Amino acid sequence: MPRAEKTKPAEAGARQRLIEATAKVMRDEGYAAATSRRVAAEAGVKQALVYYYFPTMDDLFVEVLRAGAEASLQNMRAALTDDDPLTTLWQINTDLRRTALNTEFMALANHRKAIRAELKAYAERVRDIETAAVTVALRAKGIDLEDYPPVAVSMLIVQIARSLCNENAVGVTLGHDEMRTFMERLLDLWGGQGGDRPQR
Amino acid sequence: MPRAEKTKPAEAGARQRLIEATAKVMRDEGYAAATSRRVAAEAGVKQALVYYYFPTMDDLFVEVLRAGAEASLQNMRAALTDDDPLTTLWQINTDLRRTALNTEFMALANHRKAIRAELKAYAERVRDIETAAVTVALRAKGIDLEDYPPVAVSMLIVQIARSLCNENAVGVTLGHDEMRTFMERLLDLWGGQGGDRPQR
DNA sequence: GTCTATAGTCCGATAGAC
DNA sequence: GTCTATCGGACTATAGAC
Repeated sequence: MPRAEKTKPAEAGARQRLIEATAKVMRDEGYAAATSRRVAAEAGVKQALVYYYFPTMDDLFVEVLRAGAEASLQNMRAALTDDDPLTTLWQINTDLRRTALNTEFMALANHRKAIRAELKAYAERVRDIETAAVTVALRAKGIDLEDYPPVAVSMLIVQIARSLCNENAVGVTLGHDEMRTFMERLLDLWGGQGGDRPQR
Repeated sequence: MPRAEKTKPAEAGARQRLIEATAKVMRDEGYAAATSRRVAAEAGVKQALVYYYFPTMDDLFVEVLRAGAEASLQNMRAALTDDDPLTTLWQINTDLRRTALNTEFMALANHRKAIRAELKAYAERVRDIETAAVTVALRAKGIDLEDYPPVAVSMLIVQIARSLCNENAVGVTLGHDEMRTFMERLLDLWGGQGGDRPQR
């Protein structure tokens, strides 16, 4: 088994480099551009080597998804113990690199069974962790969990953050300032450090 | 000029049939599947005819986007005069056919300049109309427009509705019931028929 | 306006040398 | 483990007959 798991992509194993190269191409040019030739060139290997490590291109895509999923889950678990999990949740989903890749996988999953199954499993695990973190935050703030179901609050935060990123990527920014300000107020109201004076 | 603008796709002109066929293929199989051969077959014509009507495939995509945009704008203008515009806004963006196509165009726009420009222009026109409708509704309800900027409220409604559809399409439904209930409450609070008792 | 035919490119995937 | 070489197919777009 090769040592040095934590090296830079340049000197990592070919398999790892292929996964990272595929993620990069998907982010920059869309999943349709992530062909075996294109990702091999990006990783500095020849096209046929892709099929030594991955039976089909879909298998490679699934591995890219898994790698990103594991990284995301690590981040989320850290957010759970944070002192302001709601803001952390917002910030994580404001990362363009992450959201761009997520969008590509949503599009891919719409039409590829194997990827759909993997994405579903991952999305639900992430949502469970997010919901747990939000539950703690709302409870600390004395907010009625019946009125504000943690799973709904966490979905709202995540999806609005992502949609701002997605729109930004295509140059749409109308209303974004107002939306960000509005969300900052909500994040503070629902999860700020203050005690239990939730509604004003 | 040919008569009978309002006929069914089957007997409409080839150009119109190609536009509708392309929309269908994009919805069902993703933009990557919308090749000249595929859409021509769907429209019942030969592949080369696509290039008689559209210089490139991107030009065809832009026409599909325009057609959908005009239809959407019509719907939105109707929502403006509705007695519950917020719920109407929610319902329009809960239509799977519309949101699926929208998602494909967002993905396309991420990597195709011509489509990005067209999508941006359309998205901002739609948002203006939505914001106008929401402004009227919030004002009628006596809600402070400083605390609840109409553009933010309309973005929130639209984006959450769409994200439920998008997740549904890939089989993710965890938390959806809670989210829908939560949004129903918000829609009623912000735009229900009741007078001006906004916060409880 | 619609067709056939084709040029030229790129694709996924496999066979087999080293 | 990485390579060269190649098959068969699909793609965009064009040329030109009818």
